[in-house]
Amino acid sequence: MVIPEPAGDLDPVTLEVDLMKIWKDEDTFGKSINARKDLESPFTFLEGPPTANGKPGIHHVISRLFKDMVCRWKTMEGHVVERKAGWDTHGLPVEIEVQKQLDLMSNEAIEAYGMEAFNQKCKESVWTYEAAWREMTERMGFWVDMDDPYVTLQDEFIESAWWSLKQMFDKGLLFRGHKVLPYCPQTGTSYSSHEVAQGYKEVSEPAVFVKFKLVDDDASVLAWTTTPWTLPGNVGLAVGPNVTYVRVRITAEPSDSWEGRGGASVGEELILAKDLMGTVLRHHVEVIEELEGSSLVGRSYNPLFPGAIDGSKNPAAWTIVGAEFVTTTDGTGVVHTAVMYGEDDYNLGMKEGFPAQHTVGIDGKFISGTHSKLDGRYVKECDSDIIDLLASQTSLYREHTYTHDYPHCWRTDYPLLYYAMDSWFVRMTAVKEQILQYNSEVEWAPSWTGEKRMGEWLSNIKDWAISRERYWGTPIPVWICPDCGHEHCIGSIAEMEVMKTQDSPMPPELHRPYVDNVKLSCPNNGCNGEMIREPYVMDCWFDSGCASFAQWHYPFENQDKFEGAFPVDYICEAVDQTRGWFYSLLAVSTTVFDSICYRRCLSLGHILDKDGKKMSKSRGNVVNPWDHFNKEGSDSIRWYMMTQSAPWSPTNFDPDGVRESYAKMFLTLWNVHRFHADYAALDGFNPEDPDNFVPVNERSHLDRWILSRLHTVSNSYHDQFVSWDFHKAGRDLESFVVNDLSNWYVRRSRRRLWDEADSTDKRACQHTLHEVLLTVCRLMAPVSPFMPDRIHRDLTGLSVHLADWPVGSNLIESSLPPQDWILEQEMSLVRTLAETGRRIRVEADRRQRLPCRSGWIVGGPDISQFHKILADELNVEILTTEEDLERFQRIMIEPNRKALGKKCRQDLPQVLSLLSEADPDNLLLEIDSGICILEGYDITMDDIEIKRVEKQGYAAATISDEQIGDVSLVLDMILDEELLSKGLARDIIRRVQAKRKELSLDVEANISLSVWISGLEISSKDWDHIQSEVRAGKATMNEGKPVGDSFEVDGVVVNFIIEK
RNA sequence: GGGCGUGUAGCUUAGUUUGGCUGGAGCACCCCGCUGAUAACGGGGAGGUCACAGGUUCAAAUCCUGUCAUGCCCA
Repeated sequence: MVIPEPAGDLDPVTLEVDLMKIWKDEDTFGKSINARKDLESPFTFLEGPPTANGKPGIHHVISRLFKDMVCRWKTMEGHVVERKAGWDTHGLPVEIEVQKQLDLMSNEAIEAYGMEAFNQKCKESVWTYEAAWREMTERMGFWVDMDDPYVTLQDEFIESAWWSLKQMFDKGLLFRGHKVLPYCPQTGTSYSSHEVAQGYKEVSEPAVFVKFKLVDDDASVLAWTTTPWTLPGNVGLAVGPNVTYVRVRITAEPSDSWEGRGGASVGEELILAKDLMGTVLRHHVEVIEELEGSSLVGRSYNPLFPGAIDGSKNPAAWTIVGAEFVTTTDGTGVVHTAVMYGEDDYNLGMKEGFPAQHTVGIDGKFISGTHSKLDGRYVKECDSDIIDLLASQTSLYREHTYTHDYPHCWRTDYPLLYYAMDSWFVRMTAVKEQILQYNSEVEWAPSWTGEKRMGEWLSNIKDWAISRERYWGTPIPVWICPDCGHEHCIGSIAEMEVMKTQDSPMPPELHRPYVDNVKLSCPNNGCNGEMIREPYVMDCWFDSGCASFAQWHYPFENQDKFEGAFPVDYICEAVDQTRGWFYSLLAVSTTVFDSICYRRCLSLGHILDKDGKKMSKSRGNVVNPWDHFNKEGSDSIRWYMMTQSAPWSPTNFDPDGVRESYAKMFLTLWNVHRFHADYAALDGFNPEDPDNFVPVNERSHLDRWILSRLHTVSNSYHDQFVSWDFHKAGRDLESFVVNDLSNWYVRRSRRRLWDEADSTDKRACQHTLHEVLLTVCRLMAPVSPFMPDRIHRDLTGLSVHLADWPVGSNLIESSLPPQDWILEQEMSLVRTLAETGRRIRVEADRRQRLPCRSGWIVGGPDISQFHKILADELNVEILTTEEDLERFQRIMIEPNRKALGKKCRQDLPQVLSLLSEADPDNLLLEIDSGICILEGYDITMDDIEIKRVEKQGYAAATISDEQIGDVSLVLDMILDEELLSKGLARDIIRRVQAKRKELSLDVEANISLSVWISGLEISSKDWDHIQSEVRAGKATMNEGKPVGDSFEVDGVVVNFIIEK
């Protein structure tokens, strides 16, 4: 038996912190999972692992909210929802953080410091903010198992990742190639685009126009480059197949204004794009021939640096090829191609079969054999010598200085080189059709993230470069035999143990440098080589892409757990993960399991500051969630985040919005609870006592109305959850709590609970409030888990998180009360009429407390069962239904523009004008008889709407509603002594009550009251009413000299004083 | 530079799919009312070039084209 305790004032922070302790002590989270085990219906969630080496911010709160909310909701529907936390612990950002800390600005420096020690530091650094994450997660009420998380640096996780890579290897999807990256030879590091963006600088560099002498032809093709150091690596020239080129002959020496080295002799022939002749050439020339780019394709030319590259196995070497990316916006319309030093170059080279050989070493210096004057020198120092060499072999047309933004190393300030790094790839292009198919099977919210953003990306899918020349990460488990070149991919620790050479120690953990020290015995027949591991680590996106199975150490353990939980039902991250985690999960599941990885994916919009700007440390506009945790509390933040905008829309975070959620939703809900709990405590109300129960059909209209509203709102709330419209669901429920429950039901029910005697009606009200509060709490619990739990516990002794979803599911029954649509409609009209009445009074200048003798309702459905309520709201003595409209009103005709517009089209303005001029009564008669024709158009009842306006002499207003038509409310404005007395009595009651409140008197307390009135005789009946309303045990009227507070209303002066 | 979002009152937003009555709310502001009803509630007011420019249409916040701003991803 649970009799509610009085609820007291609301302190959201204390309430929430206290609950956190209760949840911890009784393991409510664990219970909420275990309680659903016997239904055997899992709903699986996969946590996208955050990196713990950054501080959590408000934007992390929103994604954790939507994760938590759906999991809690599904739990309440009866599903078992296990939630394992995860941490992403590898990757470049970790290394950079540690490098900064230890001032290790190059790979050499890291290796000098020691890879083992460096990685140890990385491992520690990963946990820098773990405590902050834990505190935030707990404080916001995100239920996730942080005591047993998956961690990407654990051997178990790595072993699973190895296993999956081996699956790809066995399917022939793993291959070695090159990836062109911005690279700093000084630090030995390639950079991500983010780092590159930090280091753009404007520089002036030599650029050259170079003559490539054709084989079997006297002409040279002219090409342009801003990076002379790539010229020794030239293996091809690209022309635009549809670009027009010209072959020109030099006819005269240039003027004296020639600058720098190079030149051409009279009679020499050059080929370049027609459009660029004017900007490139400095000689007078004659055009010998115009030709399409496609006619140049296939021609051979002489290498500039013979011997620098071995082209003997590549027939395409030093030939002209066509490429769509060639334009005539700069250069000569001919693009010099050095396969290893540009992404376009590399892709073109692979397509055309150019030799993929370096002329530059990983140290940024020319490789021996490139040219005797260049070998072993840093490339950027050779620009001038290269130009000299070209000039001396008459390959240089001219040089100039070119100013542009070029990326530089943000650590060393040296220019970055675009450099083809050895790299391992997953052949995603081979599974393009499958991955497109699987993507289309995912339920995306919003749909365009999947169809457009992801779909577009997948339709241009490229092979996935998964290796990184780094230290801290999952080591690539591929070993190569130096003797026979055999490649082997290791798929488990056990396999490594079996294959390792006798002398190799088993690594203490699956990280560098330990794994590097493992050599394998080459399994190739007859080869006794010792295989060496490829010295790379994996892209950390690969790690997180393995989370669905690696979190369970599948397939080495937990087969049952994995198989029951794959594909996962739900994941949720911000939209920037589309090409990040959303992709890597799908890429891994497609290649390894030939399956989707997740059934539903919610991609969230970002949180911006209140001006719509990105939150960043440098702007100083980052919102600290604790500012709100410690003020309005987590419930309010969470509710605000859900209701503020659609989940996928970018949200401008407005701190005032959180305050508003608190003030409206939570304060209101709390006060409803308090109203119920206080009286329930006073009356010893026990909801479980069968003798006290009042069946719903025996309760008042008001009770049945709020219960029906509850049913309707619950259903639409649920439906909106299903269609991901959480924001709409929340707004509707908030409107229910504030408007329907607090502002109408509770306000109209106050008097019922004040009654000290036990009555069926009072108990009906208590049961109704009890039921409504419980259902509202259950609906709110997934979103804002604190206050609903507090209230639920106060009312039932049980946690709301162990309760069932009121709407029901395929596993559990609905617990919603009966619905009565007609009753809802009628009450809606009653409330509109109550508001209408107030508006009438304002317009007629009749104050609310002064009663009216009569009121009439004209039209609409029969709402006589609510006349008592309505009369009270309107403050009228007698409210009746009146049939005769004419008594108070005349009609007006309004056009239905939608119908008329379709019918009359361009004649609409004339028809509207005629309608407005016509006499309404006659017009209506004509329409009714079907003889109304305006501008040749037959006007029917569908084309118009009838409105009613009150005649003079009554204060009235008309409301229109599509369902019920027009309803008018008319108020009688006549005044008499009796009404004035009643009105004054009400004013006195109001003033006295305010005073009682001001004196903090107990609601129950009796007072003695003295009143002095001058200017009006108050009736004895009204005087009695005053005394009972304000609990005046003793009362005097006009005795002695007026003292105390005074006020004036309608020319009457009142004094009063109250004593305890 | 390309792809995908977003842009409505001082602020946060509904309406845009399917064109149609005076673009609807909340916060803040002003006036009034109500209240043993709370940071609450009711009525009224002020506040909108529906980002901008064209186009289609009898009619455009809504459909089309372009531009700008802003965010994400890619180059």
